[in-house]
Amino acid sequence: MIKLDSLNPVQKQAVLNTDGPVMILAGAGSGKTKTLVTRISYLLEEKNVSAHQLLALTFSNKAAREMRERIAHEVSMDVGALQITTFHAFCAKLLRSEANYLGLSRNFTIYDEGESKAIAKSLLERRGISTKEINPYDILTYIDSLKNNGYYPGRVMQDGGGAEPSDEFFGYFEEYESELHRANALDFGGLITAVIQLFEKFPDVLSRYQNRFVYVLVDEYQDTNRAQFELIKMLCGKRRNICVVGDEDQSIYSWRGADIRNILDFEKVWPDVKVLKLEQNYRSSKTIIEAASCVIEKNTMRKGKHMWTDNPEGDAIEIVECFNDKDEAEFIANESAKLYRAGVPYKEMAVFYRSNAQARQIEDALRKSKINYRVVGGVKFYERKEIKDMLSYLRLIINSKDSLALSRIINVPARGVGATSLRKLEVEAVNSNTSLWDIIEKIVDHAGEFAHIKLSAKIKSSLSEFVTLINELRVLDQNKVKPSTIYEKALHESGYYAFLKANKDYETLARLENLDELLNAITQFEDSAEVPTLSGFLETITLDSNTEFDEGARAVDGEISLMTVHGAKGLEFTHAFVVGAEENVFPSYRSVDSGEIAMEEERRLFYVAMTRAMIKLYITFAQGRMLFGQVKFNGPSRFIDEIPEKLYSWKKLKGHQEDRYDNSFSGGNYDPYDQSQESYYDSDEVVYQVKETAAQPPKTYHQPKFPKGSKVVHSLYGAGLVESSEGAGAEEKVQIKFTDGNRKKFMVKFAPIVLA
DNA sequence: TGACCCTACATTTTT
DNA sequence: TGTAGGGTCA
Repeated sequence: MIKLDSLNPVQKQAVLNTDGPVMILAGAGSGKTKTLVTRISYLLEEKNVSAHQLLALTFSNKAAREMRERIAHEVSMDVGALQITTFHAFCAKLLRSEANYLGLSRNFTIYDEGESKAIAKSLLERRGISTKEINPYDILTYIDSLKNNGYYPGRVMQDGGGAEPSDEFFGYFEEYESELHRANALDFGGLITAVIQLFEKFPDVLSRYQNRFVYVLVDEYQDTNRAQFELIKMLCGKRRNICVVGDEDQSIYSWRGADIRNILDFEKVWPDVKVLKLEQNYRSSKTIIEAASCVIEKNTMRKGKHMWTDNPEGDAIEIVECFNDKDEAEFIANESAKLYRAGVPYKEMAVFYRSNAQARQIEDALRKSKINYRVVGGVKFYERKEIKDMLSYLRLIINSKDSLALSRIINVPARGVGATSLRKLEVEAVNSNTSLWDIIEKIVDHAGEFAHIKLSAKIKSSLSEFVTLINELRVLDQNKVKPSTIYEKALHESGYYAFLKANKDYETLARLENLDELLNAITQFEDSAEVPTLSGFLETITLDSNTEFDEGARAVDGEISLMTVHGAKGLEFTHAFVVGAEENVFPSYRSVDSGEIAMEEERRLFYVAMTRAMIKLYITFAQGRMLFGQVKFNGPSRFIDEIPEKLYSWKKLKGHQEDRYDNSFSGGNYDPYDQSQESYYDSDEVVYQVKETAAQPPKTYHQPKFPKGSKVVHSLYGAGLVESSEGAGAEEKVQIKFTDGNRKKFMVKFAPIVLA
């Protein structure tokens, strides 16, 4: 039996209205996931819908995983057959089974943004245009917007959004598409449009899927683009059991193609839709909810919800005016240490900023105060050079037409095939309309035909070795040899490992470690996947880079979280700091002068930031901030003005006496500080003692997890002894001597080590 | 081919 | 101010 008692009346409706179109507008913290999970569980258990007939689409793998886990917890049956997946993974899977309809082969490669950019660059290069004349990014933006709108070459668009031959970059688009096709590859956007194309051209295929998926759910609906909307529309055209859940006030990805009209116009497409609003907030204090509502109400493009909560009134929001960005960072460090001493665990605190660059200053201050922190986001494991190199080897094994992968590794390690030779080969490939691989293979096999391509005997023999190696690896893959075995063979027999090892600097060491961790990732995949194939592994990491290596936004014990507001969506913390609440910072200067639409998105962002906080919200800003090498005096954010005065207290920090500015801002509606507001604090807190309140958390806290002498077990290398250790927290590195005598260095945050 | 210097540039990044 | 990417030189 599914328990509905713990749901409020609207949530219950959202669960029980299983048939026909339903749109759930779920405010921040309104129990959205709980409702969705209950709805799916209800369909499975009470309405006897088979798992196979259900489809739930999300944006992130994290959301998909969370939902699956929670459903598994809720129902008694096996949820293995449930399709709870991201849009992209869903499309990829569908396309692999229907690939032949579109002239793709099922082993197609998925290109990420970096690879798309590389293609755009090579197209420019081919035309002899420098990246200064045309920014490849502009071409990609054009291509991306077409795909976001659901356009594929030749498609007749109902109401605009398609390509026109007169478009500046139309030629590039066509070439880009044919380049992808030649490489047997699709980009992220192409995964969606290819399915649209498939469904439009082959109605019988569409109808198969329409019949199969009786119930379809879409999470984070406000983030769907038009292409995704059309996909849903087609998929649900027959059964019409479509349930979307979203919040127009949390639409913060319009610049990625999210189309807020999908929410605002849902009723036009599904006139009989049942609209349900989840307006009760279970997360935040009354103060925070009221403040956030007052801000978001200034937006015009919304359906309008009225958030309320039964939670206590709570503390006033603390608005903190700092002298400069450095003081702001120090305040965060001091205040968080103070909260910690008062019993708030660091993992319950978070700092949200508008742009990544703001993190550095805060990191510095936290480090100085010896407070552990984690920055969510940043360089992805799979974007590191050595990882991309090895992945290119693996990709080439799976898809020989993947010329991008091939050109990346053909000379890594050096095989004498420099830029010039590669260019010659590429030209030949384009001219004979075949892939780079085919050309190289032909040259190796019967050089006679390609006498016009001048390559030294030495190059030819190393190319021949290369071809042999890849072909051998391919045979291993076809014979279902374990991916990890193939990887290790590729790593060593290609000479890549020796090539890296030749360097002895610290960076190289880190790279070798990363390669070890890649091996670790592959073995983990082998352990968890039902059918652990190499291509399966590659797909997983392209579509879900969020593996063990990057625990994403999950708060870690003892660490305060730092992230952009975008990264904060969907999370909650008891204590939150929204920093840099200044004009031109938050809202961003780019939005300040690009009109009301952009400003409304900034406001939604601010709203998202505010509604992450459960108990206490701090909003900080600096009088002066170093921006682009200059100190700027922007004045407090307009969004601060939109919060009713009675909900906040305003604290002005005394910075360093010697270099204070006069406290007035020119212009704006900024009111000189009301001293009475400061009375909220005890007098000794009004003047913040920046230096005296340096954090002193318990010492054990910063000790390395694996100090020298620890006996540990590594999941791959077995037992060992920590010989040396440096750093702590995310920076901790250890050298381990294993029982077999081998010594290895690891970054603790990556390595699968536990105390023995 | 790598190391270094210079200069241009500077939101957000679920897939 | 920080840095990534391009250009240049050894």
